[in-house]
Amino acid sequence: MSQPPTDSVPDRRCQILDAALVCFAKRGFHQTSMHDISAEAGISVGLIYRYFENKEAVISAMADRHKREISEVLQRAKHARTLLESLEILFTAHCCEEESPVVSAFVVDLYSEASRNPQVADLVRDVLETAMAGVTELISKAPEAQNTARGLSPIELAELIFAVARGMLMLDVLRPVEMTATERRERQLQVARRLWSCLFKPEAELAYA
Amino acid sequence: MSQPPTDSVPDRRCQILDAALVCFAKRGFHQTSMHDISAEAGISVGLIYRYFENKEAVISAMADRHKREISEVLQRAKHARTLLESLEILFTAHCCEEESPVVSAFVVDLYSEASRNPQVADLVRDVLETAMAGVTELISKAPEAQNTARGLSPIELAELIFAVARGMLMLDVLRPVEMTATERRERQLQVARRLWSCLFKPEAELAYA
DNA sequence: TGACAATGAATGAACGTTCATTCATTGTGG
DNA sequence: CCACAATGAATGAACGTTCATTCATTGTCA
Repeated sequence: MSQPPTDSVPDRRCQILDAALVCFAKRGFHQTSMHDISAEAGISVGLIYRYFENKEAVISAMADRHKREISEVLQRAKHARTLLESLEILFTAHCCEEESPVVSAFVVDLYSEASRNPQVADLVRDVLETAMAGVTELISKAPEAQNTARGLSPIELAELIFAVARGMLMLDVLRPVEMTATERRERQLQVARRLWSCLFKPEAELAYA
Repeated sequence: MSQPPTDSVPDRRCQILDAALVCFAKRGFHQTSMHDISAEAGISVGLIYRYFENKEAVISAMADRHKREISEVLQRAKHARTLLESLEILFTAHCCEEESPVVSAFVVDLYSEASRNPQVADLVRDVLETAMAGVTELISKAPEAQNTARGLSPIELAELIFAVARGMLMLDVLRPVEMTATERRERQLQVARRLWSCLFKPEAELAYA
């Protein structure tokens, strides 16, 4: 091949996936037609089939991309200076980067798909286990968690944290459309902080909180 | 048909909704055809249209039914003798009554549908607000929560509890099929108890937990 | 350099299938 | 016999996928 070589093919794939994310979030996997995606991407239907075997493959690729994005979030959380800051990053990952309700709706759909597509389920499980392991380690090493963890082990704490994060993400899809990304972010932060204070705040401070 | 005749109309509706729940949980709203539902119910396609205007109406009726089921769960939770028991009821509602992963998958799908169908979103919001109000009141009146609430208000505690419950429900759809309803129930209970001990256990006991 | 051959990205009409919905027909209890 | 429950073949729209075709770009040889 003799194009501006290295990024032309990946660009097309990426362009298609970008369009697919918008469509999937707006209409869901199975209500999105290949025509919807091609229109959103500004290309023809046929071209999608040059880069993806079929619609399933587009969904799988989206799930893969989600995996990569989650591990980036995890990296950022690992490099935060405090445990609270890590939690804040984990809880707001989905309402700052892109336009607002897109990501949440996509992730809820992904779980919904996972419940009946074993391949997607494996992938989501894998993402979750990696992220859980990362956060468990984060907690093990955090000085804040040493003497204030309410008698729970790091892994138990991580499980609670992820449950709350998933639950808040689910709530996010119910938010009225008027709510801005910033307002949403603020709500997520509130809950993250409350959870932090429940799990990690020194007991001495609890009475005045 | 050979049933008691007087309630034949409600029976048919109910029969159709029962079948729809099974299909929706197995395949999702939009991958379930009207033929799937009619086959599961053991009736003809056309008959569904005698009792429901269209497929959307079936989905709406399912959401309505979900609303009623949630308020029953809430009633049971209200009549529990301890706050911990209430939490246990709220957390295991979906893995005891019917065969296991059916309800969880349906609820995740319901949220997914809510993200793009304002009518469903309103209904789910309404369910959630009612339930939140109920649990908030529950906490306000519970003696356990009087001096041990980690500085959080009843409504803030309720929000955390519901986030965890939703998050665990989401996790439930990832469980491998081999896992039995009892095992699932046990996992949910563990988390409910951990959350309870974080939020409500007297601080004096925390060190030894 | 210029003429021509080869490439393969891109198109979109067409195909076979599936689906929600309709309705003419049949069965049934009173 | 009538009113109504129930059927399922028929309909047409929408879908995922295919493929013959176009055409800008690149490679080649005189």
